[in-house]
Amino acid sequence: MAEKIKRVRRTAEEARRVILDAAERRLADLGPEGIRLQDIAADIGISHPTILHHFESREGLVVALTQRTLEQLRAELFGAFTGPHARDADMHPILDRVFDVLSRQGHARLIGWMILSGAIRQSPEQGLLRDLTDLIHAMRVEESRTRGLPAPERDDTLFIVMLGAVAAFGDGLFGPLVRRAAGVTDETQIAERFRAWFAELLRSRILPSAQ
Amino acid sequence: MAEKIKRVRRTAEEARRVILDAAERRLADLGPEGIRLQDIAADIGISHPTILHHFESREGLVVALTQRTLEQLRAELFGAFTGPHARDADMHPILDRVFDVLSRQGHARLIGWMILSGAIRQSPEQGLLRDLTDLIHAMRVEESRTRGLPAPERDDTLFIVMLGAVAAFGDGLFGPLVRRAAGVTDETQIAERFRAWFAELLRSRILPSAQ
DNA sequence: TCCACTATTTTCATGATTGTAAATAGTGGC
DNA sequence: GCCACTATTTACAATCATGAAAATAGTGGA
Repeated sequence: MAEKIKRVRRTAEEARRVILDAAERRLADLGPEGIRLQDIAADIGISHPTILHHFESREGLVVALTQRTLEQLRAELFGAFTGPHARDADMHPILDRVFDVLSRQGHARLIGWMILSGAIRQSPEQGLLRDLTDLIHAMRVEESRTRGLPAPERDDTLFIVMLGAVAAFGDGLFGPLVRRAAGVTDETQIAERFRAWFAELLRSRILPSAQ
Repeated sequence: MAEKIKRVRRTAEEARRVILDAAERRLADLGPEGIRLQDIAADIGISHPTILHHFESREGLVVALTQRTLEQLRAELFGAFTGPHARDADMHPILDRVFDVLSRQGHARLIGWMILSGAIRQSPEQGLLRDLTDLIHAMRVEESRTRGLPAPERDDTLFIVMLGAVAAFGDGLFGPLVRRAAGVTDETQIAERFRAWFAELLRSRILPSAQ
């Protein structure tokens, strides 16, 4: 009667990956209360002490998940800004990719949860936006020089980057609510057109002259 | 030895208010895990069954808190957009008030938590941003007519409002993280200057002509 | 093939949290 | 001043999540 239970044995690394994937999925789908050891374990067909074995404690799991998420986000953003369209004046492809990571892939929700629950304490990705600001600012300075215009202030570039960041994160988490409050019926279409509009806005701020 | 414990008796309404205040404070400060009946009760010096008496269940408390928060936010925003500066071309005072409500008063964090935990399901404040969009769009149409320019598209106005909303919410929740990632040292000063810069950006989009 | 290692499971302990029931004590109306 | 009402408390039940301990079973190397 009692079935012979075949246990799946993974490498420690693989097991950690599978567990983190499940935790991430639950967190993105169910929200803050979604991370329960037993539920996560059930999702992937293991017993919950296995999770404790790999992460010491629930807290350890959360820390690991936070670190991995931030690292992935960093890599994604870095990829977006150093990819084939990196130096295009047209920012649509880049911004589309950023928005995609943050909203469709749910990273904005994950980071939001981490901020709210205090999982993010010290500045983890210090420098990413700083480097991006420097990159864009260099483009602007060069542009203004070739056109004989006064150079833009660095803070102006900084603000553009900050706006892009808070708007992208904000859209990922609050976007659906905002669009409902605005009485938008065709959610996805408006969301897409908003991205394009916003990309054009940023472009016009960064390089007013370029077409 | 045993002190005579004097129990404070409030009206039901007052008790609900005090409890919701405490819950709100804990949620804003401690994040998702901050809402525990015993802790909330301890904060205001009552026993936790009193909370259950007034809200039926923990779930009921969360629902009540969600509704009250949304209502407050609606009132605040409505006040900001119908106050003394309502029809100024300069949006600094209005936007300052909006940002203040969302970040300093922690409403962005509250709403963020409610979105993540699924407490917000159906569109609660349907119409607020819709009305705001109509209001601003009317201004723009009038403006363009007096100057003999082509009328702006409504979607353009909608996007401006959406940008203001996601950026304001995003700043309230993700702002500190973004500024750290951008290597900003003087956090509060940059945050304030960003607001002013953003207000000016919105203004120039809404009424390009006005000084 | 045997063995050491460790990923995994089963079983159990503990503590925390929500919720219930009954007793108690302010308060307002008569 | 008495009484009904209900806000509040005390004591307790039930559930549930984290975590510990020990047993079990793959796996890779000698």
